[in-house]
Amino acid sequence: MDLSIGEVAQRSGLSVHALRFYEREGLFANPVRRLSNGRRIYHEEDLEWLAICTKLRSSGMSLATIRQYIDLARQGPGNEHERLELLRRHESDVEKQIRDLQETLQVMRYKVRIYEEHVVRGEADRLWNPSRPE
Amino acid sequence: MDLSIGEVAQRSGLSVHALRFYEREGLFANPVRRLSNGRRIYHEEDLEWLAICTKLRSSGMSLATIRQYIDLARQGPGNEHERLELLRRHESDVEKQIRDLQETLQVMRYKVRIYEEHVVRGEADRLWNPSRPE
DNA sequence: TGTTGATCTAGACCCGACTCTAGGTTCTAC
DNA sequence: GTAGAACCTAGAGTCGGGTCTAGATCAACA
Repeated sequence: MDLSIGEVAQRSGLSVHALRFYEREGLFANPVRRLSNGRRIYHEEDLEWLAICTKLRSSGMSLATIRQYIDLARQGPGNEHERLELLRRHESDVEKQIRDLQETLQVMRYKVRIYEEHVVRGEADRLWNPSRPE
Repeated sequence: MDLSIGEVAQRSGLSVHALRFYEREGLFANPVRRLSNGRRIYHEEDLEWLAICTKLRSSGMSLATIRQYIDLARQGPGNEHERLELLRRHESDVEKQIRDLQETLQVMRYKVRIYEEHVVRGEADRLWNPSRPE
């Protein structure tokens, strides 16, 4: 039932270094407990939380903001509004990222199409060269 | 017709520091020319390129990869395939980012909905608290 | 019993992408 | 002719997010 740091590293995809670092930074919901010999023990919930954490990180939430969230959750009931607000802010943040990426994608596809046409016509030199913009 | 570094900074949204840094890093398609007094002069094309550059950056392309692209373009005709490949790689990279973000969004919306239901029912303490996962 | 491997701590180091500083020159306006 | 803004170079500093090292302890197996 108990998991060692090595097992958690394997299953979460984070390095053992990163797990210790996250702990120092206060990113664990439950303070990580120790065996009598000083070794850390983790549980399934920690893995679940790390999975969410990783999603938040990879969607651009900073460790500082994750810590804010954790701090709110640790304080217990009474700040649900703040927690929701924080999540909603990130939600709209992610929506904006998606819109921006989609726009970039449009531009890139357009450029690539032009490139391809040039290549086909053997006008290779004029391929999207920043000094000779289309 | 000529633009000073300050004007380019204003219009590109990059700092003058960043512009000099980009130049050192070889990120300009055309080597930046100088006035006799040593001051840099830029042109509209540079702004166009910087706009694209900024899009590439903000969609996660590293400066190193942008430099690769520039290097290919500088070498002139003969490497169109490589240029296209580089662009296509980034294209699929961006597509993956979008998919990942969309997935994160799904998860977040689900969590937020659960939160909201709990708040409505006054069961505040159980709001997405990592130690009591839903 | 002794070596290998996992863990521990504290703290140094790294990387990308800037950002800023110091010290100097040049341009513009009054 | 002088103040102040804009520019120059070289190089140091910053920040986020880890990563790595040294030196010690501990566990497991042959």
